[in-house]
Amino acid sequence: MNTKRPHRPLTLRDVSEASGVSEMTVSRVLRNRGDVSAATREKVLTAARTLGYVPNKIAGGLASQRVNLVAVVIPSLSNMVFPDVLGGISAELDDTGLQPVVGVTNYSPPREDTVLYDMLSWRPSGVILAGLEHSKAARAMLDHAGLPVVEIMDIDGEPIDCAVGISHRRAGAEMAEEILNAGYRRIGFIGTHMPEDHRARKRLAGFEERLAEAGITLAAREYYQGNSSLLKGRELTERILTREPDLDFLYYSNDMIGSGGLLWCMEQGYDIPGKLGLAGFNGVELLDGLPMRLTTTDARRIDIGRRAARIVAGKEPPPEDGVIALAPTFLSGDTIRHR
Amino acid sequence: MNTKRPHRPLTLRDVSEASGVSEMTVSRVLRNRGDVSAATREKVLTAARTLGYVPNKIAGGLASQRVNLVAVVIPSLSNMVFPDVLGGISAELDDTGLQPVVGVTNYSPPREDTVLYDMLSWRPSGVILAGLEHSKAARAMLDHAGLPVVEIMDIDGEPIDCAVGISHRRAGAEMAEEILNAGYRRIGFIGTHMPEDHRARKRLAGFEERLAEAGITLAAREYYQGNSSLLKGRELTERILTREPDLDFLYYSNDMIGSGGLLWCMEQGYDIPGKLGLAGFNGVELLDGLPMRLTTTDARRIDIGRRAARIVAGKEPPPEDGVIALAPTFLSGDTIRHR
DNA sequence: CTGAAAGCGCTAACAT
DNA sequence: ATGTTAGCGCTTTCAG
Repeated sequence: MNTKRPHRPLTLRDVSEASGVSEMTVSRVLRNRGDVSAATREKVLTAARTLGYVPNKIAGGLASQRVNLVAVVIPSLSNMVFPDVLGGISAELDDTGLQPVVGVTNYSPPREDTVLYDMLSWRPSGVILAGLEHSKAARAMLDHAGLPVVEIMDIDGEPIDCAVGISHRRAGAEMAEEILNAGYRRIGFIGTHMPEDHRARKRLAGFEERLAEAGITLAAREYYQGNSSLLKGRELTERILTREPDLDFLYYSNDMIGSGGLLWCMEQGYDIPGKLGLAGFNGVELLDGLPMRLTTTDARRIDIGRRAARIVAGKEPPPEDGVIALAPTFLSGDTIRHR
Repeated sequence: MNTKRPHRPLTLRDVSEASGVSEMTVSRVLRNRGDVSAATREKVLTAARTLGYVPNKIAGGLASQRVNLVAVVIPSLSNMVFPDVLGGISAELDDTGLQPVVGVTNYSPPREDTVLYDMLSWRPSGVILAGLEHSKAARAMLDHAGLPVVEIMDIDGEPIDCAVGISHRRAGAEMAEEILNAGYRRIGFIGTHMPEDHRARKRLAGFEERLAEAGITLAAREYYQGNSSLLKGRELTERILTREPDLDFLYYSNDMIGSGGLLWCMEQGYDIPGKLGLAGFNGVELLDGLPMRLTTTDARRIDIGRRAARIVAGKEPPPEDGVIALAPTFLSGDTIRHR
């Protein structure tokens, strides 16, 4: 493969020689820097184009000590939630000359360390990373890197530099509040068994706290391993309702399993939201097309991406106290009683 | 922000001074290259760790003329299909020291050119990009780059270097075959209106060709703009069936709108697959959790990602004729009659 | 096994 | 408006 295309990568010097203009001026033209006469500009551009020159950012970055990359470190891509965050980030970065580069940790702290290390070794202009919980090593790296760090999604904790997100405790508490107000009392929880999913943990903590204030404890809980899928939602819903048939509400740790549960319950003929209420978390687009609208909380994913990107890009000053708190938004849907 | 953390990024020289070992030897230790005595090795490693040194790959890449990056250029992330491809790629790249870097084109050729240009300017070790249709400029860039190029997803066309994918014409034709064999005759098609989605176009072409061989033409078609979602699937299904109530099969250009259509039809009480059959394309995980299993074609996304990565990584020689053709796999599901 | 010298391709800073 | 010089931080190459 590729043996018939033995082209040596072109350099500035090649363009310089082809156009009869000094390397420095060629460089200026290619970066739109400094004043260059229209005539030489044309010569250079033509030469570059006909040769098919592509600048070498490795060399450029080393010389200028600046790299137009923003490292984005997230736990997962299959989650349906991170593409939205990324969307917000790219949209906001689009006119800044900065480029997002994505690293995925799979919710593994050692993997996060590796990914961070690798990304920092490219000397990016900034870092956006999910969550507030990081290894000592990771914090050390970020401290030494001397670049803007924005932690996203979560604000319940101490940011390294600054954080943009929602309070998951609050999201959980507010959902509990709504459920209690609607009159449900025998409440079950279905969530992933991931010690490293701190946001899910905090949501549940906030949820249970609010229940406790009303003198209520979770009547049942069910955990699963691996990816969230409709199928998992079905299976766990069946399991929890078989075990505890008199539950009147199920709180799911995300919309995907919540949707699976909703579909299963509808097939079984449960009276929703009359006898059984359901709620998820995230506010994903999928919910728009289901037979009933699952009650959920909008996690403000796109806004989070945008604000984080704005800060890294310097479009917006970092917050005084280091925290931008967005409000999780309750979406009542059809699967909770309206009073 | 960040004013309290003014650390200058550390260099090899810092580690060298801290450990009393020459820069060259430090470099050897940090890269596990050449023989270094266990003693000096320890000294260096300790120094590097306590300082919190992170190597500068910009400088390293410039000096060594090698960069352990693989550029991956895909049309979309929200498509639910590309995360799978990426999964295959990362899995296979994991033990090679190569890192995928993703660029997204949004199905826009000019945008593809820009993304490619930007990625090539980092001088990656290889390029994996979706599709066989590229601008003249893009082809020129790739020719001059002098690195392995693997075009993925599609094999109906002329690869620049080599291609890994399925024949979408064949996938469409095979689905047509199954539908005809099952006895359906009044067939409608619902797809996205995207001139740049060449694979969807080829699938439909293969589909219609096979129908034509049986003397049948599409009885109706409906196109939509924008993202595929359950909701769009519902709306378009309602529209096409209102317009042409006597259709007995709907072929969707992907599983997401197919699923939306399926849910809508079930709610309306259509006799599926008796009076109305449905099929999508891709074979996404979502289908596992729906009330009925949508008939579809497995597009072999993960395999495609793996094979492409293997070639770029040099784990597998590029195919003689430049093409690795995987077989699209028919998944019969519940929404087509079994004979 | 370790070190010294040269230079990767580009740009900052200073000429002119 | 354009050119010259030096060097970014690392690795290659060659000597010990």
